[in-house]
Amino acid sequence: MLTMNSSIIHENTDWQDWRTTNSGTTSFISNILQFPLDKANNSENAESGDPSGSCKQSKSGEPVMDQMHGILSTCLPDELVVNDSGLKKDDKEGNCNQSNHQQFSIRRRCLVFEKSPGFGLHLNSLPNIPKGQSPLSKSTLSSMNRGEVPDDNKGVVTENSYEMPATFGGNEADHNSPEKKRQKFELVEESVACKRCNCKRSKCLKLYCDCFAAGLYCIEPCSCQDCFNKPIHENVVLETRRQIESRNPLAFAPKVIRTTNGVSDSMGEINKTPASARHKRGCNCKRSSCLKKYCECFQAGVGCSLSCRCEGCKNSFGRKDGCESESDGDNLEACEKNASEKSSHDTVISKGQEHPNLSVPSPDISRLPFAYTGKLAAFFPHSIKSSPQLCSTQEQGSSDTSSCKPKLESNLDGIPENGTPEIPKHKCFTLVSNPTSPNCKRVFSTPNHDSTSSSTKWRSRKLILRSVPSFPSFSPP
DNA sequence: GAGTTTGAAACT
DNA sequence: CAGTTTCAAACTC
Repeated sequence: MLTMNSSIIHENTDWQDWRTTNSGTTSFISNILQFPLDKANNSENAESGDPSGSCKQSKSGEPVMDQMHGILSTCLPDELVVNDSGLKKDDKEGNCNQSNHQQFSIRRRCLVFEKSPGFGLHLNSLPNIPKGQSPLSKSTLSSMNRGEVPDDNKGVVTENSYEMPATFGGNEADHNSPEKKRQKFELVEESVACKRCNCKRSKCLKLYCDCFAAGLYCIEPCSCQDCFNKPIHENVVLETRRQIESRNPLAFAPKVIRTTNGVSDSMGEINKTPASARHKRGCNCKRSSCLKKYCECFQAGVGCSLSCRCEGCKNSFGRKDGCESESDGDNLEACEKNASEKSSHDTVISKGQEHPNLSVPSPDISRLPFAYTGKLAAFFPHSIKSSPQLCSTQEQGSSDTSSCKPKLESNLDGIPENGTPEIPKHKCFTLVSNPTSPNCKRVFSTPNHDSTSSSTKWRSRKLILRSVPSFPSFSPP
């Protein structure tokens, strides 16, 4: 099953109602997700680079993507509108172009975990991007580098997901200069790092592997050896995952959860860390004093809690004894050092998304576990919306990311630890295809949304970035 | 870059 | 559940 840790949901979304009235939500989405992948798998080997496959049609003669459209339109809650005009256009025109093909390639690389609980990797299991790295994935950049983001989509791209980092700011002339663009892309590409592992013995099929644990396929930048965590070993990956989850259904669950300020966490402790987040299982540090990244709590930028079994806890984000932080130099320094890398924390933070501040780049969607990164990706737009691109252009241009933070934080507030999203009823949201967006090629849109003027509208509308728990209803008591 | 340390994951 | 081993990331030099 897939999980959504954070999602941009239009203010008109009746998620909670849907959840409660659709017991089969999990399987539903799984099926939805599975569908196009299966189709894609059957019709093509995306990695083989056969572009024709991506345009194969179903028995009904309807393009796969159109079937997705139909499924979504009919199955999704309330008046979910799937505006897929852009894609349809491509399909209808038979544009089995690279862009289209990429969609399938992307999907092809995604892990597919069709069962719950614990299935489905988390969009919050995002790459752990070192500080200063670009939010854009390599694949994204590569696509963009090939000039696949036409100017007429800049507005959408910029507003919703794919805006170039602030470091690329510049005047219009510079921005439009191909050479400048190329340099920028190259610069970013160098700094881009998706989650990558260096596994040698685990075949990237154990939780030791960050990629696997984060629900991502290993990709080229990984330095792993004998890697089985690749689409071509999909069955192995799935089976391994099942085994792991059979042992621990929450093995792939987010490890860090954010709780609302002032609300007691599961241990009855008032959260005091800035992020009000806690590691679900807690750490077991003995020697690091929870002051180094060996400590999962510290790494996630959260304080230790009573569920931690650490010894000599000095976690600068909050000690398990309840102290907020140490004022002594070492801890303060460690805190500042770490805080500089993770300025804030999302509602749900899992391994692989340990830097959930707004400097956190979007994940490489092509590696996300969802079978479908097209339309459905918009359902789980954490990767898009909780990314720094959530900020406006102006905000991004500023070195002060705090300007973005309130937008995110405010939208995260009020999400109980149990993760039940509070989404107004009788609302809907619209998916608008953005065929030229480099990643999932979808942007979230408001109803009657005009993509050509998305910039303004996106800014004006307060999207609700809700953090949806990984396992809202499947976690054992 | 190699070696060491560390703690989570896996195993018994 | 506890102890041990394996593993890879974090860290140090």
